Amino acid sequence: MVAPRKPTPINELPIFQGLKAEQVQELIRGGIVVSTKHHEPLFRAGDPASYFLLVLQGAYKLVRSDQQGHESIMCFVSLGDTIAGLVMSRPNAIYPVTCISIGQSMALKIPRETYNQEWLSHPALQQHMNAILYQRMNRMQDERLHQRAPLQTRVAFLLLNLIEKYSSGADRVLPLPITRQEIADSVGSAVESVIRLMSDWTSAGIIRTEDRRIEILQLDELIRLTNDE
Amino acid sequence: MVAPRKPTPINELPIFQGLKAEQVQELIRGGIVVSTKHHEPLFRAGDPASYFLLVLQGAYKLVRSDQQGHESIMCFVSLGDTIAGLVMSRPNAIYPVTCISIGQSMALKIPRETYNQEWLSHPALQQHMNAILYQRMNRMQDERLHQRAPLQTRVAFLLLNLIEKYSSGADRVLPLPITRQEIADSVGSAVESVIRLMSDWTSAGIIRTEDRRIEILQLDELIRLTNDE
DNA sequence: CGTAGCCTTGAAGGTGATCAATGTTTGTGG
DNA sequence: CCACAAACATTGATCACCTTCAAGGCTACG
Repeated sequence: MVAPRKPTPINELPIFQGLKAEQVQELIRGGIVVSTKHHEPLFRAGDPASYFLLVLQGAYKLVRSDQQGHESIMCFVSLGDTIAGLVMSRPNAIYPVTCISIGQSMALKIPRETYNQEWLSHPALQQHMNAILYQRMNRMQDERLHQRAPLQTRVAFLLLNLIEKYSSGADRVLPLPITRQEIADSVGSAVESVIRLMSDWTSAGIIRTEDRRIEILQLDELIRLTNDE
Repeated sequence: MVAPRKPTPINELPIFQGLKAEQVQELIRGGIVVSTKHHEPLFRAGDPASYFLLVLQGAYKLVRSDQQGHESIMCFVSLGDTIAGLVMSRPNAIYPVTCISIGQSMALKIPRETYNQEWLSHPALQQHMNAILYQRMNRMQDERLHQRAPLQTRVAFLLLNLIEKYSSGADRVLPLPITRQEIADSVGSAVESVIRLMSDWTSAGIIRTEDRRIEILQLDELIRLTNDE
């Protein structure tokens, strides 16, 4: 396993840009830092939503599963992302999804009361949260738009999205280790189909995978697949 | 065509429950009531998002289309629903979807500035908007969960959702006239498939359709299809 | 009365699901 | 340190569901 990097200081997260240390202290009042192992759930769908969360290190996946046990991945979250903002202000808040750690990760649990009292009344934060929501909604709609497209289009789109979200420089390695199963769960297909597709891509020299790190070799080719007929 | 009913007075919309007439006046300052004919767009994806909208009568569909001209219906909205709340607070706001009238409809266009100044600072409204967002996000996730399910499951789920959303009493007629094409665009399939499915359901006595009004005869049967293997 | 929108039906064909079996790597406990 | 279990990757064969294409009918409306 890769040695975990040092956690980013909380004050330096983009969401707290331009705030003073004392203000940040107020915003995370009562907060607890938790560390989770690979596959460990941070919370489960149905649990009382007592905490708003901020990812400090690593990544998580937000999933739902149906009666047959198939998992659908709704969203990946990573450094600086927020979780469960929408559900906080609801009476009898219940998490609608299960949140599972990908690799060794860390998150800051902020009590619901702190969030409701401090965050909602803060215009800049409110706007920031709004922007995050807008982007997530947008992404879900984009994926919905591709629902009828062939599998390759959907997978290409997913990979491009994951890269773009954390494109620090021209980095062409996916920012988080991801299994074929998780890709399948994300685009709504079977593992075997994803494996066959990615094997083809590998032999065509479009991607390269090492363990669970996926590297894009021919970005333009993936983009072409996205716009495909 | 059915004769349009009288529009509900704006003050009586659920979203304004408990507010005084003067307060409501403030909230809709600069608002314009517009009437749209069947198929007429209220705004298009890409237009500058200058207005927040409130549906006063009839219904609209929010759609996106891909390169090949396939339309995906993201959401149906009806009496009392709000449109474009999330995009208002963004700099250079652009509508991400196209909004098309279903039948003769009416909406109240509220200037972006009014929304940003009045609505966001009002705790009760903020909470109400939050709830709407949460529900929509939830619904999108539910549909995502059913993505792998057979067509019949997805259509059954859609119909049940549409009924439930406006279940005034035990009404089993869909609250809005909807074509097979629109059902297909909603669940991400081809018209022909939807038609074949619904023909089967009709001969099985599960549903009945007259023009574009769909009536559910055997609700339990639809529910069973939703939970289907 | 012709066009446009909607519904219907049939035939053909493909994409991807499913099932089954096997290999590989990782992690864990004796 | 080895053995075993668990998670992940792979490959092949089969086939159902749904898409696509083509053609035609129905109704509403200008």
